[in-house]
Amino acid sequence: MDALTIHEAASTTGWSARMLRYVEDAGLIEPQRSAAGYRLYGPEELQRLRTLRELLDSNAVSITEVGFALRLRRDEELSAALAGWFEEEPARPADVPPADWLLWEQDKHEKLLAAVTRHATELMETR
Amino acid sequence: MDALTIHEAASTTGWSARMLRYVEDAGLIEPQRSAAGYRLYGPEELQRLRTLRELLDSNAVSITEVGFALRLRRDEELSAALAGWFEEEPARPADVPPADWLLWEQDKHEKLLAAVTRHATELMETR
DNA sequence: CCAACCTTGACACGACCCTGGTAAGGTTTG
DNA sequence: CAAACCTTACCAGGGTCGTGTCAAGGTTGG
Repeated sequence: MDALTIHEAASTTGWSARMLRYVEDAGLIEPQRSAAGYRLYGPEELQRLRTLRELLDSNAVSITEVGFALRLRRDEELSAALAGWFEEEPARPADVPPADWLLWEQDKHEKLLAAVTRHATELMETR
Repeated sequence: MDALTIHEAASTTGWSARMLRYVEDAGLIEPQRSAAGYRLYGPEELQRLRTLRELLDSNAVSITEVGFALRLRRDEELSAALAGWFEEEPARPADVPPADWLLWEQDKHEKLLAAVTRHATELMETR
């Protein structure tokens, strides 16, 4: 048997058993289970636990934040919605008079749409 | 003066003045300031406040999480570290393979394109 | 000049996050 | 079978989030 139980995995990686369960709850590292339901950490998981610790420490990021990043990778709709919102940042030129703001907005959206269409077409053609 | 002060902006967007300051603290919407330091919300910021509310409501995401997503977009190093960890690379601190970086960039750009496309489509549909 | 704004800073408070601990019960192994 | 594990489920206590409110002071417009 080359897989460790939770306390063994904890002591060789510097985590606590409690935190290993927490990390699993966050969806970050989900070890195999034995027939009786015991968590079994293989070399792969141990390595991942160590690199996770390194990731957290050296990037000032939390377990929940890594969990959110994971959600972002899996939920394409969510990341698209976020990217869309961020891209809305218009950087409107200062010389557009207030009366024309709405007009300018519409123009911007039409240009964006045209650009996207063109870009998407190019992307399809290159495949 | 064609820009609204914080309470005016709050009442026309449904936020509270307190939350407008909170949103600003999160780095999400930073209005211009008058000479005396008063926040000035133009039509652009008002629109962004409305779409932010929509984003939060329809995607079950929090202000802090949007703030983290913003950090992700601005801190390429952090995004790369996270992507590397998710892809189960060795992710040695000194060892950042250029090939994978490129792959990650490509993936990012495709996601961005998809996001913008979706956003533009929504804009068309709401007219 | 005064009322009605605005600013930052702080306290409050319920809800949730992070982490440790404990209890009740199943599993493994000497 | 008994010691030493494991499981889930819960409580606890300090920290952060989201939000309101208040205080002390600057700005603005009639």
